[in-house]
Amino acid sequence: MRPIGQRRTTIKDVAEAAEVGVATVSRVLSGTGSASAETREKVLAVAARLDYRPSALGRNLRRRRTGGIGLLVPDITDVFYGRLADGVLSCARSAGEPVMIGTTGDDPEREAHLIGTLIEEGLDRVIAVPSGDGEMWVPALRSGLGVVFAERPVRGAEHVPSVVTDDRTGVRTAVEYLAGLGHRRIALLARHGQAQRVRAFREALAARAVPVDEELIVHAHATRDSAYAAAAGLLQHRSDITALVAGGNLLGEAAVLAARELDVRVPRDVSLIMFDDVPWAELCHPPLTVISQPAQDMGYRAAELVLREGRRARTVTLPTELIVRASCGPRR
Amino acid sequence: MRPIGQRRTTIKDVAEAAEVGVATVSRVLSGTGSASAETREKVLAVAARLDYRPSALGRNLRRRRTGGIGLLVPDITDVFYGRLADGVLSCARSAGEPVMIGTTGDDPEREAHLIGTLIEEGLDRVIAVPSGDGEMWVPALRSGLGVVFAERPVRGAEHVPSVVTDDRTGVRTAVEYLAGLGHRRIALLARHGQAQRVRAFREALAARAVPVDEELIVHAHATRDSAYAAAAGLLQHRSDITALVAGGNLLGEAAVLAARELDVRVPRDVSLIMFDDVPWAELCHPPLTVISQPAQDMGYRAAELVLREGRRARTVTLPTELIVRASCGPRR
DNA sequence: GCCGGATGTGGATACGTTTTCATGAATCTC
DNA sequence: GAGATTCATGAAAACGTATCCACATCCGGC
Repeated sequence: MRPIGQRRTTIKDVAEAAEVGVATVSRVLSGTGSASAETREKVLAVAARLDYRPSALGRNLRRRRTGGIGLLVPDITDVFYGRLADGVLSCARSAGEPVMIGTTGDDPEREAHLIGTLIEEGLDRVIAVPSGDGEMWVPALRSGLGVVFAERPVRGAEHVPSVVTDDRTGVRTAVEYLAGLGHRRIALLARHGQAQRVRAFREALAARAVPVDEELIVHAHATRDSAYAAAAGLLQHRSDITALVAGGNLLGEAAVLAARELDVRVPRDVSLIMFDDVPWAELCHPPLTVISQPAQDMGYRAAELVLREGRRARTVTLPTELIVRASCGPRR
Repeated sequence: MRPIGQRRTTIKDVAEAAEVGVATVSRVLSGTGSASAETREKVLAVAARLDYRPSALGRNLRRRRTGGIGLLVPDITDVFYGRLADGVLSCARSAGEPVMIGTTGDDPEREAHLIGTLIEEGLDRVIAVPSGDGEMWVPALRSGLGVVFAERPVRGAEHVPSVVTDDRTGVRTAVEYLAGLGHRRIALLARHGQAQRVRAFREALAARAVPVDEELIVHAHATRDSAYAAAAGLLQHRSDITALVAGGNLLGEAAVLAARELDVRVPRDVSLIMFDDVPWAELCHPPLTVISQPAQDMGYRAAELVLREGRRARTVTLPTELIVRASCGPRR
């Protein structure tokens, strides 16, 4: 496809033009090893004149690894993961590393397939939001792949560095806030895999001496349809609830939609708190009270972690923040 | 980092174990060339037994190109580009191609830098939402890079395949709809670079014999701050407008926010139409009437185009759709 | 029975880089 | 001043694959 004779200029061309060996050119350009000032200058001048750019292909093969980092998220359409990806890209850019991205759709099988592709490509550093129980990571981890988990911890992989939000505190803050307003029948809308938040939810209720009604803990898959079905089912079937915690912006969206559809008024009939401070939370009617999660930071920190490959495994827990708007009121 | 002795199994290992030459293994596995049924079977069996995965590194170097496609978008945080990326990823996945992503921040310089990185990595197929006037693409195009532009056409690069929305019709539909409601002082909030939409806006007004007030065409950069400043300035300074078209979801968000801040009621005081049918448009108060753009399709089609490298350059124009909700009313 | 073509096969080469190693020169040490 | 140490340098060897080419074999046709 490339015009004939338009061959890329290689290190060999530079070496010949500068009348030195290829090894010298490589050393000068990569900054490793020693070279006399005179030689260095000559090589740099020639390289600039020929507009030489070292080919990552050759380098990668030689080093037996591709530079750059792999990024696996469930759904790039979800603003939360969009921000997370943005954080990763931001850090990767300042480190000069390219990023290869893939979406898992929260499907462990698809995720396993993507891991295979990444390994095939020679990627050896990956940031992933693991789906399922994360068991498909075991062989990859054993083979020496540098992995950092984001958003969700993986049980039994505590030796793998992770960046997560402080779910426990976040959920407790939400529950305490609602309980403080007098609510006792509080429901939780959770995504499959948010076991941590469910556990924290139970604990927070128990701490307030509110009996846990298991029927008020509803699970959904990470799709709009599933989320809507769960929210609608809950609001329809249990009209006695007075408050609702949505474990993510997709679930919150579904809750708002379902409430509107069923003519359940927020916050008069039911108070609503959502995880994720997405832009539309403020535009919504009423503006949504949220538990904000630092998605972008999460991505940035994960990228930092995966790039410092020498360090010890460390789990970073980022704080959440309650942002009060207008979707919660006193118990009716 | 990889455990010692844990060397990857290479094509050579397979060849030895199957008692054939490496060339034969390569032929069998890549499906090219001829091989006897017996040999083929043996090779496949051995490859499976050894869990052999061909290294993309070696292949890429040999082929002098990296498989996979590069994707350059202004801001992955913007739902529109999130969807576009999702479309690209979807098509790329079914073609088995990895995707390397980068965000330009709408900065031509940053974009040029990213192009350089992509070329260095050996990528030879790129989908890009070009920023600025797209002049930094000239050398890349000349060097034989397979480029497809998405969302925005580049003037003077009509020979480059592109996938865009039918801006002209979209804008006209919006203006006609508003004019039909009796509005004559219609403002346009546009991002820098949306010259096409601005032109279409002027034409649509002219077609309705509405004089064009240049002051009602306001430009903003692709950031929340800039969008808000533009929207607030417009609403504050020109309280005589009765309708507003926002050229993107960021601008629409800013318009809603600014209107709320300035106590301008929608649609009573001013009618609002936004480009992009994002999920929150329905959750907003009032629900926003929008010109929907098929962002995901756009990404998918762009990926298709960039993968069929034999074809002629072709510009695909995708239709828009007016979705009427509740943010427009008759002229007050 | 000989020849032309098709078919299967493996050795060898090239892709562009980094890194090791040997060599020679220069500088230092006592 | 001789030996030891540092330094600059380039030739050569990988890295793992795809492909060119030569060779051998087989087959059908005359």
